[in-house]
Parts: sequence; C-alpha cells; structure tokens
Amino acid sequence: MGNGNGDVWIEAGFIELAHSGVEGVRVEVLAKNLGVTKGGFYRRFADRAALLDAMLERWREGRAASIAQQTSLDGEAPRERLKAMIQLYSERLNPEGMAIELAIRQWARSDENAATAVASVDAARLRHVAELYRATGLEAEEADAQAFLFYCFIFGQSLLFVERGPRKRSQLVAKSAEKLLG
Amino acid sequence: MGNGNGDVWIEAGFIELAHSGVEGVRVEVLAKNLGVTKGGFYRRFADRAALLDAMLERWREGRAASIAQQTSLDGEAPRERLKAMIQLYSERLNPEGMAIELAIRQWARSDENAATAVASVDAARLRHVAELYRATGLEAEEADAQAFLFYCFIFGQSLLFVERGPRKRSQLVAKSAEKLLG
DNA sequence: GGTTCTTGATACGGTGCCGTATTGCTAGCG
DNA sequence: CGCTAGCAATACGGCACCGTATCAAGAACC
Repeated sequence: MGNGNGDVWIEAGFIELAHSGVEGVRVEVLAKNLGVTKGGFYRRFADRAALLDAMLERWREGRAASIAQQTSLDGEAPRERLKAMIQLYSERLNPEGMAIELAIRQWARSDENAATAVASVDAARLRHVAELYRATGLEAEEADAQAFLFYCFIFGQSLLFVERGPRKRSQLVAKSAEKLLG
Repeated sequence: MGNGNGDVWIEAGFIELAHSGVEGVRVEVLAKNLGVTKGGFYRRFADRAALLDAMLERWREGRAASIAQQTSLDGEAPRERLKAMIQLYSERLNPEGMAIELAIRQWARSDENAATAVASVDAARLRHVAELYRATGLEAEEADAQAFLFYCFIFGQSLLFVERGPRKRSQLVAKSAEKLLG
C-alpha cells in the first residue's frame, strides 16, 4: 500500500547492485530483468537518481531495524549475540547481503548521499555492539575500541580472498572470532 | 623501454580507477585526461580489456615487490615492521593506494582475472606477515590466524565510516593496533 | 455503454562510449 | 627536394543507456 509496487524496481535494483555495483543498476536492464519495458519506471520514479535514493533509504531503514533486533539482548548473553552476528555477516551465509553492503560502501566513496547513509548505519552499528561489549563488563572506551575492531573484522574478512578453499578460511574466521570475543 | 609510453595510459587508468572504480576507466575519458584523443590508445592496446589486463598485471607486480620489501626484516624488529605497515595502509596516509585496492577488490567480485590477481596478492601478503608474526615467537597456526586478523583489520578499517571526525578515528585505530600487536 | 484513470508499450532524440578507418602532419632518408 | 613510414587527430558506424512523449488496452466509475 502507498508505494504501490515501485518496490519491485527497488528489489530488482538491489539484485543488480549486489551483482555488479551501482554502475550496474540501469533502468533498462532492470526493466529487462523484470520482463517489462522501462515505460512504467518513469511513472514511479522521477529518474534513475530517485531510484538510487529510494534504495539507499530502504537500505538504511532495513539495517537500522536489523541492528536493533540483532543486538537487543532480551535474555540472551551478549557474547552469544556477538557470535551470532559474525555468522550473520559471514560472506558464506549471507552472500547477497554482503555484496550489497560492499557495493554500497564502494558507491559511498564517490557519492555524498550514499556516504551519509553508510555513516549513519555504521554509527548505529558501532553504538549497538559497543553496548554489547559494555554488557560483558568492559569500560566505555574499551568497548568502543572492541566494537570498532569487531566491524573491521566483519567487513575486512569479506574483502579478503583466501586461496585453498573454504576449509582453511572458516578455520581462520573461527580463530579470529575467538580472539575478538575471548 | 620496451613498452614505450603505454605507461601513461596505465597511469591514467589507475587514477581513474581510484576515483571511480573499474567502470570509470573508459578509454575516451583517459584520453581526455591525458589531453590527447583516443587515436593513439588503440596503437598500444588492442582494446579496453587489454588495458585492464595490463593494469592488473602491473598492480600485481607492484604489490608483490612492495610486500617483499616491507616485510623483509633486515635488522628491524618484526613488531615495528607490522606497526609500520598499518601506517602504510592507513586510508589517511595513502588514500590513493587504498582506493585502488578497494576498487580492484570490488572489480574482482565480478571478474575472473581480477579475482585471481587479488587472490595471489593476498596469499603473498598473508604468507609474509604470518612470517613476521612467527618471528615474534608465535606458532605457525597462530601466526596464520593473526596475519588473517591483521589484514581483516587493515582493509575493514578502510571500509568503515566513522563520524565525529578523524580524531576519534585515529584513536580507535591506535587502540586496535595495540590489540593486534600486543 | 461511455468516459475517465491507470498503466504498460512503443517510438524518439540525445549522449557517451567502443572500436575501425581514414586523414594529415612530421620526420628521416635517399 | 621529394618520398615514405610512423603517429596522432578526425571521422565514422554501432550500441547501450537516459529521459520524454505518445499510444493502446483494461479497470473503475457514472
């Protein structure tokens, strides 16, 4: 309701974004992917930039909600929460989500809007997991630093190409996770 | 010598790569940046793909050399070496290099050649800094894990957008570096 | 049933880029 | 002083994409 089904365009946009970056989300290819012509696109969106804005906004909202939910420690131990988050952001378990994440970050390097969206999401993330670390007994300063390191690991890990297959890799990830949570 | 001055095209390619990603390195814009027309381009390179290949190859070589040099511990303590590397790869001190690094990694997500180049560079990097960690007394397994974490930090750090200016950020980086080296 | 409203399809002009072909300038050589 | 070989500039056709305008078919409403 409300937005009608301009959603399908946003959805298609994210698929293309994950697959080939911002440069890949072209209105004519989205139309082709959706099996329609681009005629209807310009009814929903003023132009390509408007779609990109909408995608950014949707991403921001989605991340905010997801972060709040993942880090709300209703009963569960904070350490377990953090562990679960590493799983969630692992490239292997959520390849599409991670691809979108990285594509948006690359995008943000040359786009003001994307940059502020990423900055606000990152701020929320750091705040929330610092909170988790604080719940494990760390001081505020220390918790901030741990949260920073935590996210550096999450995203850095998804950036590294490790040869010798996933066996060695998940072993490395597991060991690193221990260091970050121990 | 040999390659004549096809180098200028590669050089211009890297500048554009850093600035707008692979999609941004177009022969006609490189020509414009160089103040010539694209006429001469197709004398040096068969096509755009050939330029991209050459850039990949040059990057690979450059990285290999740089890594070998940075991690050769002729006299200096391994811990100092590692610290120096964090400086070197810091976004702030080497923004162009980092931009290229990230752009190539994004590129590698959808290009076979780029992916193998990145994989080989990463393998060399991990091998060398694991060596450094081993020189500090760690076991092989442990050194591998530390090296992995080290690079996750390096690249992840360059991916995170931290609000509240560079003051807070470099504070976070410094604290993280301690944790990784301590 | 006819009129409007919605919504996708088609058609069009414009732009940026690719890669090729042709042209013109500038030497170096007989 | 011509002649030719090399090299950059120009010109060209083609393609993918943008955004606009127009058209056609069905639904909704009177």
